[in-house]
Amino acid sequence: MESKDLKQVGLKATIPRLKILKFLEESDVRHMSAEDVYKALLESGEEVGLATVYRVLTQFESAGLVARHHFEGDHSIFELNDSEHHDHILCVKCGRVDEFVDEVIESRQAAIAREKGYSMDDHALYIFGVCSDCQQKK
Amino acid sequence: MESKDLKQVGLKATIPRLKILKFLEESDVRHMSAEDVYKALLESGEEVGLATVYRVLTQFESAGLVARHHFEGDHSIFELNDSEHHDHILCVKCGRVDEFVDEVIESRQAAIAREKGYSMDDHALYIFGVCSDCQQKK
DNA sequence: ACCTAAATGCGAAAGATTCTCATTTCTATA
DNA sequence: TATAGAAATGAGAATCTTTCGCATTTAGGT
Repeated sequence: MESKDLKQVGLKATIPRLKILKFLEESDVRHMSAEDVYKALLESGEEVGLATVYRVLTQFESAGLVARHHFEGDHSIFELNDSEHHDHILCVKCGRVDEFVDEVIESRQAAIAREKGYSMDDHALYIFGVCSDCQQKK
Repeated sequence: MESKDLKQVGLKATIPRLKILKFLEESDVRHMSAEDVYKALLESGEEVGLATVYRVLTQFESAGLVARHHFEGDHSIFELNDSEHHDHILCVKCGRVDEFVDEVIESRQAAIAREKGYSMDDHALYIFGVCSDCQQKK
């Protein structure tokens, strides 16, 4: 699985962009805020301005390299777009995030959009609950 | 359809809370930001501080009187909880919001939570698209 | 190597929301 | 029904996330 080529998606291959992309690809945490990315880069000695992190993540989103989520509150969460589409189930206690795909839900969504006269662009489905670990800690 | 009783949900019946609840019940717009509520009250001569609007809406959410949504961006959207659960389909052009309920999706969600070992608290499903009106204006 | 457009970094600014705290208002109770 | 005490409000300051402006630097084609 080699790195995506920035030029292929219409972005100049600048140092900050390469650092951010590399970090997203190598991180084992899949879901991160812009601040998370900024801090993680800082800690690994790779300085990139916070404004640049925001700009680059937004550009990556437009280019289809990352997906932006609005899980709960105020801020955006980014995820590398390296697999097929999926939805999320989140633990409200520990913040754990799991992914899933359900063809039944996918096709029902398309049907609903059709019924309502909408052309469907996208969708967001988040299930909130308590994961098995946190249920036990109860 | 008489007003919900604030005391029944453990909230003192203060003037600002009554004004906000009444406004939510009588408005024909169902989905509003805190700022929207604040401004609408101002315009109808009912002054309530913005901080109070935020506080009260949050309390109403905790009490189950309103639902909070994170449709797209940064800010919360509130909706009076006067009907049964439903999900939303939004027009990305004009901001129109329609509601729907789909039993198939509901039960698949519950099944997925079960499969993943989660106890399900809640879920959010937003379909984004272009409504029929906006498709024509194209 | 050089030129130009594009990208970066920094701090300022903006938008949404929360906090602080002095003042006011409920409500239970005397 | 007056009143004390707890809770709520209002106004502005503060916070948090994100964007903007602009001077400086860099990528990449010639």
